[in-house]
Amino acid sequence: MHTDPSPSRRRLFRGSLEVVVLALLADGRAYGYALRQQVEQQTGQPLPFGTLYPLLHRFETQGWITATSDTSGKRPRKYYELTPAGRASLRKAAADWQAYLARLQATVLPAVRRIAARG
Amino acid sequence: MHTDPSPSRRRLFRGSLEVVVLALLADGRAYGYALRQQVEQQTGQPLPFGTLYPLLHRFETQGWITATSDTSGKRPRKYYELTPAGRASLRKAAADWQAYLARLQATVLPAVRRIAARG
DNA sequence: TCAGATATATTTTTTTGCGATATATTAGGC
DNA sequence: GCCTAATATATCGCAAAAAAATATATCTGA
Repeated sequence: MHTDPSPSRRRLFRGSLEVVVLALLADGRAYGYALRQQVEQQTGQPLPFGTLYPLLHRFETQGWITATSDTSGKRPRKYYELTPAGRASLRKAAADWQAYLARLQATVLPAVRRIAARG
Repeated sequence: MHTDPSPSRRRLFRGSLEVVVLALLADGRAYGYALRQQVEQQTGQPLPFGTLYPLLHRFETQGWITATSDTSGKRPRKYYELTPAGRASLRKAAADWQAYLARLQATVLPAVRRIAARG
């Protein structure tokens, strides 16, 4: 499903992971396993649990999400949910992200156009 | 000049650094010290030499750039220049980058809009 | 009944980022 | 003529981060 990613793609992915996870949680609460699948689907990059769970725990420590165990279903699940502080962080992170990207477009796009002309 | 960046901004920066450096070299040859200043100016993020030089050496090993020592000037400099392979890499990296960003916009932007309405 | 998918972690290993450090030349202020 | 700040290139080693490996258990379908 996932072509083994180059180190640079991997870094690109890692650089956007926070924002992606927060954005997915803006849809409503979600549990780790499902979250992983969504991230992989939307980014096309593999997300190891050894990366996801520490990230979620860090978000929890920062007060951006809360975790609630749900054992009522067929299988025990731990739902993560954005707090108001988490929503604020998402807004801020996304704004930062947009601003940074806009800034880089100005460097990268002209350079690519410049070399596109010749071989 | 640079506000000490948060870990997430730092990761974002690292994820784009390869493309940024290649793009700057598309302007023509450049030496490390000047390159660093340009990157910092264009990204607003600090770029330690301990990060830049290993990166340049890796590009060299990969055959993306060539290094030429120039001692004719007032001060010895080592100029780095894109090879044809390096130009190809830049094209590819930039295309990848654009595609990945476009993909993420579809996840992140609606999420931000969704939470923007309420507090 | 047995394999594969679902589900949540932690532990250990590997990789990486970058702070600290080393070295030397030049420009400018006093 | 002396000292500081800036210019210039680089490496080393540690701390932090990422991911592979491992542990555990339940559920589903062939």
